[in-house]
Formats: sequence, C-alpha cells, structure tokens
Amino acid sequence: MKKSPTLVDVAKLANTSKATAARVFSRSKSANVRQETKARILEAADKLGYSPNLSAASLRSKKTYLIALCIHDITNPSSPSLIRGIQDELAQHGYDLVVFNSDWDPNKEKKNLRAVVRNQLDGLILQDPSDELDVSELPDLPSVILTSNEVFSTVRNTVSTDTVGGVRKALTYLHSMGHDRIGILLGGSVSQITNRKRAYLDFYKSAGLKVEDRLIVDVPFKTRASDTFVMAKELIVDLMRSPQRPSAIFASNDMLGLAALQMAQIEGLQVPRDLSVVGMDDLFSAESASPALTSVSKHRCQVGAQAARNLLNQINSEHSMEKGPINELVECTLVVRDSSGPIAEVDV
Amino acid sequence: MKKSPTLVDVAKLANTSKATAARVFSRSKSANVRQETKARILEAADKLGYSPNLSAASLRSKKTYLIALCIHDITNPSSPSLIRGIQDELAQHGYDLVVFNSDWDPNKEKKNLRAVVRNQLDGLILQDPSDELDVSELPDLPSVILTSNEVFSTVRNTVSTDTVGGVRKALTYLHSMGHDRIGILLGGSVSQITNRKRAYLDFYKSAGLKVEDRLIVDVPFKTRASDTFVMAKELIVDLMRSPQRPSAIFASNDMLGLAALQMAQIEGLQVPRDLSVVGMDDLFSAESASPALTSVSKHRCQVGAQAARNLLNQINSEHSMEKGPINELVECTLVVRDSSGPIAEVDV
DNA sequence: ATCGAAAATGAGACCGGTCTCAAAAAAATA
DNA sequence: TATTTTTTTGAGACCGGTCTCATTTTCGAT
Repeated sequence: MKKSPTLVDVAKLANTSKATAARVFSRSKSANVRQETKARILEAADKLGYSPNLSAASLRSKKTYLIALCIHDITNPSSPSLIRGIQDELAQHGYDLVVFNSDWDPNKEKKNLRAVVRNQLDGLILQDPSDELDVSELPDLPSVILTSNEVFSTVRNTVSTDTVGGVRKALTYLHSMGHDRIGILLGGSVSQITNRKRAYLDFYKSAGLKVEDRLIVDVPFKTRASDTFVMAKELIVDLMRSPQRPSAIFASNDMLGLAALQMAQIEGLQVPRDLSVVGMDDLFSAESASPALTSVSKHRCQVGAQAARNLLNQINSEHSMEKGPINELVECTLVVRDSSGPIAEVDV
Repeated sequence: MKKSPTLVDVAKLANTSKATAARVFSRSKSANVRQETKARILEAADKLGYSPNLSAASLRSKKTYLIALCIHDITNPSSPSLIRGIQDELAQHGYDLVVFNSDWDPNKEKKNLRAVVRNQLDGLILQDPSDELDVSELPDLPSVILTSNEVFSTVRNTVSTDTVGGVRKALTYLHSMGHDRIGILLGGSVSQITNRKRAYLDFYKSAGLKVEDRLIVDVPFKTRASDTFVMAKELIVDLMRSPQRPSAIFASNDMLGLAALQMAQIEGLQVPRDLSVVGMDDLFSAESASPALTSVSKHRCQVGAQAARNLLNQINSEHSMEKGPINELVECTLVVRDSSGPIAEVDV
C-alpha cells in the first residue's frame, strides 16, 4: 500500500501547473485546456497510475457524488428492485449510492440521518420515515421521501405508490370474476393497514356488497419476514376453515398471498378452482409460486427511478424547492397469473 | 441550505482551541480531554448544530469508514442476505457500506473498482470477479474476494461456499430416500456449472449409480432472472415428459427448483409423491413456495459476516497479509421441507 | 511548598484537491 | 504590424478537519 501519486506529481511530470492538471480531471466545468497539454497530462497521469482523491475534491467543492438511501431493511424482497431503479438512474449521472438500514428502529433511523450529513452526501432518499421522526429532524439537503404521509409531503418532494388504487384494481378484478365474498389479509405498518382497509371498505360500499368482519384479517407485523409468514399461516387457516369461507382472498402483500397459497394446498383447496388468491408487490416469489400468483405490481423499480430523477433535479437546480414540494404518485398494475379466476359454479 | 458550522466555530464558542475540540469528536485515539472541557465543547457543538465533516477528516486521516461491495446484481434474490450479513458486521465497528453493481459486465466491474479507489474507500468485498479481470487490476487496498477461483485465492483473502459439499449433501439425502435416478438442473456461470456437474458425477460414481446424460440439464444463463426462469421451464418439461423421467430433481439454484415445482404442477405431477425436488440457495421464495421447497442453504448472511470480519481484521492489523492469504470456506446445510420425500413404491 | 511525571491544551503544518483572479499566449481584427 | 479579444495557464488562498510537537496544567509524592 504505497503512497499514491497526487495531482502535483502529475503536474510536475507533465511540466505544467497543478491548476491546469486539475482542469483535466475536474468533472464540473468545461475544461479549457489545449488538446496537446491535456494529452501530456493524461499521459503523465497514466504513467504514474494517478487516481483523483475524492475526499480532497469534495472538501473544497462540497460535492461527493454520493446519494443516501435510507430504507428499513434491505432483506425485504421489494428493496432490491427499488435500489436497482435508483442506482441505474444515478449511475447515468455519475452518482453512487450508499444504503442505510433502519430496521424499523427510530433511533437507528436518526443515527443514519446523522451519518448522511457527516458524510457530506449530496442527496437523500428516505423510505417511510417513522412516526417518531420530526420534520425538523430532516437534514437540510436535497431529498425525496418515499411516503404518502402528509406530514412530510407538505415540506419535501415525495414519491409514493397509489396503493389505494392498487387495492381497488385487485378487488374490481375479483368482483368482475364473480367473487362477492372476498377475504382481505392486512399486513405491514399501521398506516398501511389503515389505508388498505379503507380502500377495501370503500370498494365494498361502492359495489353494494355486504361487509363481513371476519373476512378482514389483520396480520401483526414482525420484523423478521419468516415470523410474519408463520403467523400469517395460522390466521389464514382459521379463515379457510370458517363455515362460510370466502371464494377469493386479496392479500395486501405477496408474502401473505404466498402464505395463503401454501395453506390452500395443505387444506386441500384447489387454486384457483376453489379459491382465488391475489397478492400485492409482484415479487419474484409471486412469479415463481405454484400456481403463479396474480399480484398487484407497485413498480418499485420505477418508483426508485422516479425518486432518483427528482432528486437529481433538485441537486442541479438551485431553487427547485421554491415553488413548494412536488408529490408524485406511481400507479399500480394488476398482473394476472394462475392463482385467480372466475368463481366456481354454485357449489355442491 | 445555510453554511454549517465548523470545528473552529465550536472551539471559539467553547473558548478553547481547534485541536482540543477536535479531540472530542475524533474517533481514532483515546481523547485526553478533561471532563469539564469536553462538556463545554459538546454543549457548544450542540448549540451550533455542529456535525463533523468527514471529507475533511478523511483527507488527512486517509480513512473514510466506508467499505465497498461489488456484486453483479442486487436484484439477485440472494444478494440481500449477503449484504445484510456484511452491513450488520460493519455497523458494529462504525463502518458503512457502498454497493456497486457490475451487471456481469467486465467493463462496469473495472469502472466500479476505479470508483472504489477514487472514493478512498477503506476496503473492498468483491463478488466473483469476471475472468476478464486480471489480478493486477485489483486495487491496492484491504479486500476480501468471494470466490473459489484459485487465481484470486492465492493472492487475496477469500470467502467461498462449499457448493460441492452442498451438492453432495443434497444428492446423499435424495439417495438415502431411495432415489437413484436423480435429474440435475445446472445453471449460473460456466464455472458454477462445471463445479456442480463434477460434484454430481463424483457422487454417482461413489454411489455406484449409472450416469444418464439426459438427466443432466444445462440451463443457459440470462442476465434477467425472469428470462432464465422461462427458459428453465421449457427444458424442465422436456425432462418430465421423457419416457424414463427421474424420480427426483436436484436444482443447482432455487430459481430452477421453483421452475420445476411449477412445471410439475402443470404437468399434473404430485410433489413429493411423484417427484421430489431439492433446490439450492434457500431463498425466501423456497420457504414460501407450495409445497415449501427443500433447499441447500448457502448461508449467504454468514458468508457476508465472515467476509466483513475478515476485512476489518485486515484493516485493523497492518501486516495481516504477510503470512499469505486466508481462504475461508462456509459449509452448506440441507433444509428439508415439503417438496421432497421417499421414492414412491414400485409404480404401476 | 517543591519537584517530576502525567495529563491536557494549543499552535500550526498538512492532506490534495478546487476555485478565484490575474498574467501570458494565441487568435482575431484592424 | 499593432491592437483587441479570447483562450490557456499559473499562483496561491482555501476547504475543515488531523496530527505532531511543544507548552502549560494538574496532581501525587517528597
């Protein structure tokens, strides 16, 4: 690990000044360097194996070309596509991404935000801030928040998913297939549960259907996915064994949907003949399930890309926030696969 | 975005020198600061909302407390747990992680490695370098390579998975359940395919079984998971419809295993009664499949943790590489679920 | 009270770029 | 060729910490 050459070394070898050499490597302004000089400097740099020191650069320029992404848990199956969407967009503009996990812990969340400012990161994408996080604690830098929470959407740019619309699409579809007793599995955070429950109730109302409380199942949230999965299965069995079981189940996330598929098989129910199942998230697990799970896609990759674009805009245009925050909404799409179909003929 | 206070501001307010104030925030040496002074400085910092500038710090100290992880594709379902393992270990020591994707593109891989040195990252974890990457192109910094490729393991520390052992475990298990005609689905990179095929052949030999070429299926690698999935399904159908179909299938990764489950269902084969399926990777998708897929776990999370520990050791002990590289091997474990069982009685 | 060792503090160089501004060189115009 | 304009180049301050080393304080022991 020998000492690496600096710009001064390069300049010296190229027989020019530090300033000129710098211009060749600077990513900011249009470098006004004569072709010949530039070639000479590049050659010298190459010979020495020079690589610019970004710490030094950012100290002066206040730019690290690094963006922070604060999410709850990278282990969550929907995280990768979100990250991918962000990274691809950022890469096109020469930015890299640093990912922080909060593990649903407000303290870790705050700690991560502090790390973001200490590291001088140029921008922040923050997923679903916890309720404990006060708006005033948001660091003072370009940021996009992935949330539909109004507390944040009134002060910062946001990108969120139209989950309510997504739920409606799923239910409309199931209803159009003849299902009028649709069980719903609610999971995730409190606000997610509330949102989707409301969407469900609204749909039932507008469709003129009768709401049955026992078709509505809350699955308590656990930090570890496997735990939620196990717990979900128990609750689903209850639903399936109840005297008047639903002909279709809408799961507010794919994990619950997959749990339903598994239990259906164990209970000897044929999917979709005896039971239609629709999930939400459109994970790879949904595509690879047997039968392949019909699911509402939230287009996480697009959400990520959108957020990244929005953030880059803020970074590149000084006064972008002056007209107030921009709140973007990404539509959901229903992906019909093999786990859902028309309701069976009036049964035995 | 007003200018943020610096250490000098804090020192001034606390009526002390820059150097002393620095000692309070420095993470390196034992800060010899009187309790009273320290309190005064902390108070001043708090009042001003001071936050250390890590660019400045790292310029001088040569430490960014950031680690690079270069992987192929974060969208790969086994990436998250690897990342998690790394992050958790690093977090305990105050390091954060920057993730780079290469998309299986050697040029991107090189570009990423350059970014690593430009950004002065403190260490590197590199997953399965491409064949195009020359050892001499590895940046000169503490690093751990996730590979079993000897080209790299002779010059750098490595952590790799004992996949050969994993394959053997799966086959031994299936054989012990009475299966002696086991189909194998090979996928992934060329070297992966070669490795596992050899393990398969070795097992067959040592078990005294007869190798049938048509039980060995190569699934060409596609960059996008969905593409591989679709292609796999076609090949699997062929295998299932062949006159003498195997009684069990070992898939060298879970995606192929899930594809097999799906096709079995479509072909009307009962799993595990008519066909046992064992996968490899132990993804969440395996746990959530119907029936739940028996799978060989590669313990990616542990692999990550191990790599991180190894890397931190290198970073903290100057001459750690003097005794030659350390190559660690992580064992696989068979997780038996519902997709596999004893061979059916001599059939009709 | 006195002395010496240990602990705490301060001064200032230093890290390696970027940025401003003025000077020099080249090109364009007269 | 002389003059003006434009393009290149160079000098040196600057970013905000860390680090070394000398100086001052503190404190127990004499």
